[in-house]
Amino acid sequence: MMDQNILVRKLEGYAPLKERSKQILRDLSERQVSLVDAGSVIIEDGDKPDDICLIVEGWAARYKVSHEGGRRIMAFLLPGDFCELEIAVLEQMDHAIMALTPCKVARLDSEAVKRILAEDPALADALRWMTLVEGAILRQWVVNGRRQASAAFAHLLCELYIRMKSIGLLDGDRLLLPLTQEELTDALGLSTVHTNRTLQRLRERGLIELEGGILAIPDFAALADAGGFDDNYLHRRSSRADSLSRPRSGRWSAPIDSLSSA
Amino acid sequence: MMDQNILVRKLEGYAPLKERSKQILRDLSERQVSLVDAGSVIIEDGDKPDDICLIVEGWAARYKVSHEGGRRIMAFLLPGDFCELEIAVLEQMDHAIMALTPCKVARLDSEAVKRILAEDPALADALRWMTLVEGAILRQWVVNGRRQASAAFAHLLCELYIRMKSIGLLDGDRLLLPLTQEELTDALGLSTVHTNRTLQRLRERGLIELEGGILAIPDFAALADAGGFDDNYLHRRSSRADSLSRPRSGRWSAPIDSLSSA
DNA sequence: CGGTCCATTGATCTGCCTCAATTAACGTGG
DNA sequence: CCACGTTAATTGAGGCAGATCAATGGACCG
Repeated sequence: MMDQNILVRKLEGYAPLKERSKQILRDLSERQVSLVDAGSVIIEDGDKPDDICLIVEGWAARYKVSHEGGRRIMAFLLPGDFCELEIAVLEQMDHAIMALTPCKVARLDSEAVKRILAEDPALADALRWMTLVEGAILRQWVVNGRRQASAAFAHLLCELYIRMKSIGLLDGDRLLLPLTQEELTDALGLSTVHTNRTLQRLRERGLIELEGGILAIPDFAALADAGGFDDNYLHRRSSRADSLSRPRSGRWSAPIDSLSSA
Repeated sequence: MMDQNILVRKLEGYAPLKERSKQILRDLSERQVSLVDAGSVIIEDGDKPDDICLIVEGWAARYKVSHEGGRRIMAFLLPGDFCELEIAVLEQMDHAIMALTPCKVARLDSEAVKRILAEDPALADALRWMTLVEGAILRQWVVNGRRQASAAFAHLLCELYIRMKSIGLLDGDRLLLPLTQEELTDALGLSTVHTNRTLQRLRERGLIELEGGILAIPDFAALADAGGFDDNYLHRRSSRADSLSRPRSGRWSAPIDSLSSA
């Protein structure tokens, strides 16, 4: 059921695609793939990249170095996410993107993408959907910014769980969470100390298990409740069909070590 | 130099438009205009509006009612801003929009807009630019969320100042800021008490004057410095040309009471 | 004149930060 | 095989920014 190609998988979270559209996506995203080291900057702040970067494998983050000097993460990029789909319109990036793990990155020709958007309206809609969902996630982060640390943390984990789920990177109730507490700290806007303590409290409450980069969520409904999480803002096709309150167990396509090779 | 039509004015912040494009925008945005009371909800959370709302006059806000019950404002909409340009792609709104002042709202036919986007690439780019800038503002709000109250406050005022400036609604160093402290509170994620105290400190420091809904910024550079504000994320055409550190005095088209009739 | 909305102030409390160590895991070179 | 450096997680203690609770004052209005 799940396609091999990550971009196809991601976009089918919006609507089923015609075989022809899928083929276009495969052609587009499977050439020009490069490997990027963990910690290296994929796009610098102020740059104007020529082509469009797609994360094929691994985790990356949008961030800014704030006035006070700290790094502030504004978004996590998972496989299937674009770095800057529409950067062509702007003169320069207003933030940077860094690989948090080793990443496979595909560079798409921006002219080719433009052509496709004009020729395949269904695909154009699907890509627009991706952009809109990104905006929705951002709005949710704004809301999250001023919540209790534990709620914000729980919410973030719920978001990542659902996003990983919709690209088929869940293994039962577990997923690879290759983030250090410092990276979580920069995303949550806390101090490392408090991130650590909050994490421990979530653990003690039995809401999560996190060890060796593997996050398990034994009771998603409970975590969602703790984080005030409602997945409607992710605008998934299956939002209504799925009963989020009772996540099905069992394997979800890719096994947990699907990333470990990256 | 500044066009009468607010949408034209707004979009020319990206690039000059052909007369033909301007005419299209005028035709599109000057019919179907309605008046909305302050405090009334323009679009409900969960709705799927049929046509596209454009704020022609007045202030509005995107907000969510968070899990804890508080209203969280995620964006201020100024004249020339759309409520939901691309909502057609999604099934429903994931947040609501409320008029903060009496507003003039134009409803654009979404089919007509779609047609225009296909036919006038320059216009399509300009509209895409608007959407991208909105995303950039959102990212900046995420960054701002975890700053000292005074810095976040100063930054917000800088943002509003520049945005008002680029649609020609500045009067020298003054602008209409028709927000109650409670609304600022919901945008900054503080308590009303602390918003008030922070505001007072900004006043004492001589960074702003705010009275009767009129905000004056005697020394923009100083306020920008206090807020760690850099306008590059607003991606204005004139970003480089303007010397932000020394805002020119004198009238900027619309007089200060241009809104008072709304 | 009372009601409502908004700004303001005082006092107390707390979630989170900061500073400062300690421990564990891992790799690397001698 | 061990000493050492590095990076990440963890713990303790004290301090502060901002929350909360509770009033008060002013402006506007019917």
